[in-house]
Amino acid sequence: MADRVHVTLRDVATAAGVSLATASRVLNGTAKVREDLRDRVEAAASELAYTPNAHAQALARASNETVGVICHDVSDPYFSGIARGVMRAAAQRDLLVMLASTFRDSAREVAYVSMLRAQRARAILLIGSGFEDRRWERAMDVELRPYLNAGGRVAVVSRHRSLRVDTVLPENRAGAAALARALLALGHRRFAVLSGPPGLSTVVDRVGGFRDALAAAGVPVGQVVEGPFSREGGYAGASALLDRGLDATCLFAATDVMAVGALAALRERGLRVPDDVSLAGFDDVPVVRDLTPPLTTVALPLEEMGERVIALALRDGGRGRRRIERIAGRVVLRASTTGPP
Amino acid sequence: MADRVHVTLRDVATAAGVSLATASRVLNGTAKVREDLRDRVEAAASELAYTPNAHAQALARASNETVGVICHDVSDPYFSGIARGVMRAAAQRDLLVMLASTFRDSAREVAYVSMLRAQRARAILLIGSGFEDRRWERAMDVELRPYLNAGGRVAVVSRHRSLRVDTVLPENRAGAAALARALLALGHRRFAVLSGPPGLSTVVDRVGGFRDALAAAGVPVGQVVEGPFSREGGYAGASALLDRGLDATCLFAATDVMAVGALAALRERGLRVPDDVSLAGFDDVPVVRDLTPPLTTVALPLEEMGERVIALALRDGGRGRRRIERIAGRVVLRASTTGPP
DNA sequence: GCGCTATCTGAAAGCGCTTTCCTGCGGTAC
DNA sequence: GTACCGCAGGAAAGCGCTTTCAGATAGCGC
Repeated sequence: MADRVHVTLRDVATAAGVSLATASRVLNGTAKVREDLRDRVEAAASELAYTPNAHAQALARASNETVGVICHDVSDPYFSGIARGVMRAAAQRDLLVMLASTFRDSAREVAYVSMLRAQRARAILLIGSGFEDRRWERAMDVELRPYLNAGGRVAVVSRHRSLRVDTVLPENRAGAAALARALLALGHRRFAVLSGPPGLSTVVDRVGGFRDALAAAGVPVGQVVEGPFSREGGYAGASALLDRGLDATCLFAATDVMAVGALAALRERGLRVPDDVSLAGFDDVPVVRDLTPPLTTVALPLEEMGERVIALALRDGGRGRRRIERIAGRVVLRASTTGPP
Repeated sequence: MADRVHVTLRDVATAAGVSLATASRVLNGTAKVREDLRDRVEAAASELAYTPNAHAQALARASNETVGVICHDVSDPYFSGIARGVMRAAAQRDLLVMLASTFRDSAREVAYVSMLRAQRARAILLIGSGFEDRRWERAMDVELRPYLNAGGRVAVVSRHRSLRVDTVLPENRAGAAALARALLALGHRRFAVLSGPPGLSTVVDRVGGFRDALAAAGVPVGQVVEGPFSREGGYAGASALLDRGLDATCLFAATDVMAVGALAALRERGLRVPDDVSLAGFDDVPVVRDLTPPLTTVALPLEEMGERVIALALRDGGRGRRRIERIAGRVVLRASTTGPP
């Protein structure tokens, strides 16, 4: 076996005693080929362990079988849940997924889009919030526009503003409002909110929806602290609240991951959940039902969202107006919430 | 702007009034080019929003800047922790990561290796246990051997047997033994074990190490149940144990994820951890410190393992003997374990 | 047996790039 | 002024494949 060198279609054709064209036709099934030739080609291919060079194919066919996915952090359960759905759907379509983590660095996100563009990925999917950065927005536009013009597909999930592309969007506002109403129904009247990075549409909608529902009931939203969408963010936010004196019977965290951090902070300070204070999150990432107490939250079908976003990107008609698919959230009351003390 | 068509290097060269070769040289910095020409090329490239076709480059250069990663499930925190490390390291090297999930289907794993081979990925990284399947092993060998012969790099992490390639390997045996000794020191003498799928090296080593350490202290390992490496597996295993009457003061689950399921089952049956029974896991995935009680476990540096495996694959000298990098685990005693009741 | 058509096969062009080879230029030494 | 050298830039080959186009072969009706 030749070392350091790949078997090419030419090798297969030679071994089978046919032309390159015939070998290609056999292996792709693109045209009828006499049976004995076909057999010889197939035998030679498997004998030589031939694998077509995907780059050569992509070049010749001017298309390829990959999609790119960009998220902030694969090990955040919100993203990995969605990514799982994307991968499942991609597998069904025989697409290869290139997954990149930005680690919340906007420059890196732009760089990845550029790389995926270079790869001529069939579609580029962006998972999770964008950046509040004018420069980023321009840079992104510079990358995305030519890609779209060249027939590339772009879709985003759980990201709303700034990029005018097809979108899968959780109904954050309605979900948060429904959660607020459920919490009001439990009797709470004094709330505190652990909000995410200001300006992100997810934050604006969740906190806004929560606030609106309270307002509709004549209840003012109380203390609000902002912090990153992470366990540490939730921990720090809850700690800050506690430091300045928590004046609420119920705490709403904008994401489950933040709620996990908040729970830890609460517990460290000796507050019992839900006896002293109720706690609710948003997303229903898998871990929250294993917390003690299990977390009340707004459940989002993460995997389905992933499947939807890739389907949306690949579906025809992309050059028309922007399509938005809305995903409803479902309030799940668990033991982390109860009536006020 | 031309629609449906990509800007090529030829377009840039024409716009700049230079030859293809010169444009290539400027954009790659591979040779000295007169300053005014260089400026013109750069201006034209950015004017046209040119992005090189990675496939054409890969073809012409006979190499490319991607690595493939195959794991069982991105949304399992063990894998996503490792994947995070891989991505961080890949980003530093300007490599694009193609990540595939097998969903524990061995045929799909083989298919992915084939696709990554077709992509001429610089390296293929396999995360997590292999399959106990003779057919799979042969199929894998058929794919991997030509890839290696052609200069491809393959490395695995947390997988030991059957594939004789470079490996990053947690010291499962030693870690489990150390954990067992710590548990013995707490006073436990009756243990039950939640084991994983039989035959997997990870299982063999963890359960074996645990058992050996007990044996060294003259303590027999008690009940053992097997199940898949998942929350459901842990839940079912613990339930089975409870059904047949749990005869142990301490339960050891082969992975943290299983321990999470076990904890839920235990609690559902009214058993308190650690008062009625102590519980320990393995891996130290992020969530376990947020459980109540926080889980005693053997901590593995997941992200570092990811960084190590990609470094190992890309490091030269791969054609020599198989290299194995061992990763030590560290026993972390948390509140889920205490002395026997 | 001849001419025509319907199939199948092979030659060759071309996808977009890199890289080798070669030409032409300016500069230096004599 | 001539011969030589070094260097920058262009022409062209080639990476491995797909696909068009044309040629060859077989099959059919007369």
